Amino acid sequence: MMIFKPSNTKFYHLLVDLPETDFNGMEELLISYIKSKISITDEELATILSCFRPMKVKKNELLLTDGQSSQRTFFVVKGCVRIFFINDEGQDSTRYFAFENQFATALVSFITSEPSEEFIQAVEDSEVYYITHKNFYHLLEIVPQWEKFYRIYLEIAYVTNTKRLMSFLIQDALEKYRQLLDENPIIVRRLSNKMVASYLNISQETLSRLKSKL
Amino acid sequence: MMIFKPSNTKFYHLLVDLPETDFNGMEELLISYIKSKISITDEELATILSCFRPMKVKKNELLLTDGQSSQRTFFVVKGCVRIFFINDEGQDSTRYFAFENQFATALVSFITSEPSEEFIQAVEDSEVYYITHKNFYHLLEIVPQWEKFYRIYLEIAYVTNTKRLMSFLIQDALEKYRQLLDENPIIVRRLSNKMVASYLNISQETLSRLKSKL
DNA sequence: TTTCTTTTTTGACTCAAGTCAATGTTTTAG
DNA sequence: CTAAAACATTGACTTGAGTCAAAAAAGAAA
Repeated sequence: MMIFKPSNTKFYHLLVDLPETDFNGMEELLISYIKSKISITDEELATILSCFRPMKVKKNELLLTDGQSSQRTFFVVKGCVRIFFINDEGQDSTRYFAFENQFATALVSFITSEPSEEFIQAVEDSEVYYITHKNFYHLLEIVPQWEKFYRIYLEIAYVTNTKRLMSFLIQDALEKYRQLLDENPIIVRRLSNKMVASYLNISQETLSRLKSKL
Repeated sequence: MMIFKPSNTKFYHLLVDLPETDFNGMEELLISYIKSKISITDEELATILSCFRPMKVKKNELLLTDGQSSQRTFFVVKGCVRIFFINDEGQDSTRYFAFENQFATALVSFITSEPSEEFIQAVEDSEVYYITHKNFYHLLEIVPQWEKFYRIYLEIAYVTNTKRLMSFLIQDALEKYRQLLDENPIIVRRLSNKMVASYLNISQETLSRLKSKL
């Protein structure tokens, strides 16, 4: 078994060199997220953390544009990012919003290494951690529990997406909106109508009419 | 490396007791499928195979009905099974067809252990192998490579479903049909109009009209 | 504050695809 | 082989949600 003594240089470095960046507690959020999914030793945790880098993004900034292959997975510490794609007529559909304490990846491209049809964009000024595709897959090889972490991540992503698929197949606009209010009200409370419409895959006008009906 | 000679008793048993059941080559198909995804030792393979059981199903027979929790994963050796669900008006939407050499699972329920909203049904007289949920998760613990096998399975399932989700969001009926002809013509060639319509989530009448246009 | 931009709302009109219904056609079971 | 059931096609009509357009409201910038 490999012996790995983590140096915490990186984190102190951050605190010293980037004092204006309030990343205090950032690692803690990521650490507790990881620990909630798998049990790992301190050295494994250190190996994992050493692969993540902090990053700040302004509202509307793109973290991934289409055509690029998805090379990073993001963990949102503050703010919100969305994963979306654009159809032939130029309208966008949002597949997923990641708020604080959630991961966001253009998973299809991340998995297949093909150019992404999806974009990732900050919906608010945000603070995220990212890990590169290369490091992510490297971790799969050197940290056995990371395979399990990724498996659990995939399970959650699969369930989320499949439920979403089913919702689109059997619900009309009003039903989708009601379910969103019921299951994910933060999206309605915190984001613009435009974002909500994009998430429900209906026009803004239709959403506006739905709201006046309730 | 340990030498492990798996007993073929189970399989010979089948051949002797169920001579009318032509399961020849069944194991081979499953074995080569597994080997195409992961590299494993003979003893690990034997452990895995010992968890699978063969089974025959007649056309239209249900392998899983809704409300049950999904307790089995199926591997199709011959025939075809579909995974579908039913909306409030009683219409069904097919999420996936598994033909020969493919796995079929009501994955959401399999993952969450909640009652399934999905049904699994034989579309043709079929021969399948199945593994129970319990054995499947047991394998995750005792065969390290099985974790990888499952991860790869999840990756493929995720990509398939997400592409399908995107297709429903941006394509109209004609585009969906054309893409199906292009990417999955076996579904059109081999299955009834009704099944195809259910897969595209359009009415049979609409499908019929589309066909006369091409 | 005031201006400028972006978002939201509302109305009038359109259209893709659904429903209902009638008629053929194929499959299945006895 | 025949009857019954299931499936496929076609026509007439309906409808949920989109588009276009214009006005009102809300945010952002200066």
